[in-house]
Amino acid sequence: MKKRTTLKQLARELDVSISTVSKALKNSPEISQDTIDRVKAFAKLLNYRPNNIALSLKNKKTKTIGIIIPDIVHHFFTKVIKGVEKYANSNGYNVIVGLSNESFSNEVINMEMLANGSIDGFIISMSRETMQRQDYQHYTETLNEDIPLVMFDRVVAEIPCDKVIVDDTKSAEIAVNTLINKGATKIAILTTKDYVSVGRLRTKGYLEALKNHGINPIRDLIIKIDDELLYEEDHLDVLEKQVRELLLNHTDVNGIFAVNELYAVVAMKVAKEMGYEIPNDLQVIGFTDGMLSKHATPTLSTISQHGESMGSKAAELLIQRIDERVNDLPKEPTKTVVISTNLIQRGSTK
Amino acid sequence: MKKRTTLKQLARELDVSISTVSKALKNSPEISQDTIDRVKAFAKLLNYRPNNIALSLKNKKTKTIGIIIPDIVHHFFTKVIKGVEKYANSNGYNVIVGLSNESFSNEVINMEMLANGSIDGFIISMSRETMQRQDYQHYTETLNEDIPLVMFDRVVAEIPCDKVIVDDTKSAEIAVNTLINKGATKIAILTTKDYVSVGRLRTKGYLEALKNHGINPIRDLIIKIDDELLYEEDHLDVLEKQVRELLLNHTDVNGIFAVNELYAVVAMKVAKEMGYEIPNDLQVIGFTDGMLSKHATPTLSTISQHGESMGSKAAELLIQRIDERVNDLPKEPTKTVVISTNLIQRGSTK
DNA sequence: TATCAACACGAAAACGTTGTAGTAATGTTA
DNA sequence: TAACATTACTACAACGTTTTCGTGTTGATA
Repeated sequence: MKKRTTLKQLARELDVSISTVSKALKNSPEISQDTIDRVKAFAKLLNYRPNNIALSLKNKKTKTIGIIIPDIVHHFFTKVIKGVEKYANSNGYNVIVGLSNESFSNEVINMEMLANGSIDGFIISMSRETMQRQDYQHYTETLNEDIPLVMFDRVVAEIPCDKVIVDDTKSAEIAVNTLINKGATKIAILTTKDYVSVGRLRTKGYLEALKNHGINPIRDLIIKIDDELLYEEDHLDVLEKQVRELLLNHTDVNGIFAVNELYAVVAMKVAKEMGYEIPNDLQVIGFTDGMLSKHATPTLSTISQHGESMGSKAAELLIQRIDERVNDLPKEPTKTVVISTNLIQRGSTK
Repeated sequence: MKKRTTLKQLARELDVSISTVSKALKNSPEISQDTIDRVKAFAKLLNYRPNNIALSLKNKKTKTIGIIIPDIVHHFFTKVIKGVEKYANSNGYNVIVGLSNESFSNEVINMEMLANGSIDGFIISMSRETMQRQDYQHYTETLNEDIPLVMFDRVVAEIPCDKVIVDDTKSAEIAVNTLINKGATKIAILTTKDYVSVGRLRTKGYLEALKNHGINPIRDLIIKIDDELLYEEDHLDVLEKQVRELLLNHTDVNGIFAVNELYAVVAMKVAKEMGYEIPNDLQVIGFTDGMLSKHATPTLSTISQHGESMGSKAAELLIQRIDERVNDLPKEPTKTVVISTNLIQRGSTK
């Protein structure tokens, strides 16, 4: 194996000590200009570059942050990564990505793989299975080991760390309010099982909007989809069937709020097949502003979560914590940053 | 800063040497069972885990691979990452992601950030700007430093490394053949400027299919889109306008082949607005099987690139090279693996 | 009882850096 | 000219491991 140029090699060939080489490369005043020039020239010649690993070991920091997400084939998470990367890179950090694939054990394994010194801190959105099991031991252990941790989107109160979220409840309420204001009188919601925090919160917003308008919620109109296989083919059939049944049993539904864009798009598809005209007969609002929303027919009105901002913010919070830690600053209380959403109105609403 | 448990601490508290602790944890036969048990128990108590950075330094390998892609908000790349991650993880490797954002300098910076010992090898898809400038110095430098490199999708012949691609030309030819067999007689192509290798190759396939069927290509029907701002809002307006003009000037176009799914979906949208019925008046085939293809109306027939397979394969090749390098095995000649595509027929073709 | 394994452990080097604490060889001052 | 600064370097420890090469005790053998 070809070996990279090291200080030792430079030192040997230049017939000076390692320290001299190190200092010369850093323009130390201890070293004569002559030597500095010689060393630098030779270093350039041999294409010397300091070994990051050695530095990490010495400095006890890796300048790397780990982000662990449930699924990368997902526009929202992808946006978040982009935001994290951008902020991290411009602060000299690298980003290492772990995929939990919505599985508890994968999440644990990934965290363990990285928590052995490979990274200075974590940014995490919890896997579905973890939410279901409510087993947060690996999180608390990480925190106990004093490794900073920032959660985003799918968070739980039990874990005492910085968090970046959107106001799911409020956003959902705004979406449903909009539907009502635009004339929808009977509004269904396509949501997830309650253990998915964001689904639960958005459902809450839906219910609040109804209540504020004196509309009684109808159990049949609240469809909680088991999203085990979200974004998998076979899962969609189930979803389609449920929407079809809904529209069959309640032909006067004229508004649908979906907690993600895929549900919304599928709902529109089924409705169109059944002869509904969107937005005239039926108005639809989704959540998450991704590719699908922009290019569906009709284009989908949706709540934009600003994933990239969430990512940057999470990175910012994390790097602050890392600094706090390495500089032994007093620990600030954990904070939860709420990124504001906004409703993007497109073709699926009047 | 709270310090992690180290061998030294364990040694001190157990009143044995560091070596003994190290060996005990590895069940060395040199150490008595008694001591092994004591050490292990205490290590577990203090939650000891070996410091990966120290290991990396010692072993001269990081068990980390870097993947650099032009854009993460892109279904295809996302699939590739997933494939890389899967293969890498199950072989004990971590994945660190760099985003070039289609920019040359970002690509260079990212590679330099990682090529200082942080990673054992690269998996890369070239940024658009790099293809345009044809400046491959950072690649050759990386190879000169003996850092293994595998390219995928957007590759160039000038760089002597392993590659993973699909047969763009052949796949495009198959797509266009299918269009012709299904009755399309006047087929347009929505492609990119020639410097994007995949665009150029797919255009070549289009032309070959036409030639094989005795159809003369018409310059007007070959639309090369400057994809500077692909997936950005303002870019799409330009695209829409171009498609509109095409269909206006050539009302008898009855087939469109697009080199990515977004172009295809936009084309369908414009066509529908102009009163075309898909697939009866106009058949469309895209490239890349992403979210859009599955959920467009009508659903889009498309060439599936199997991004995940490409990712796994790339990771496999890279890890082979890494092994070759660290074990000083003889260097095998570089190879180019062609992942087979297949045409997924959906609603946009008859 | 001197010799030699076997056993159980420790010392030290190495991976590539950085920074502190020396240390020679000059030049300057009283 | 003895005491002291300054200059320009070098030695060494440290970061946390692993591993090779000792080494001091045992107990068994001749």
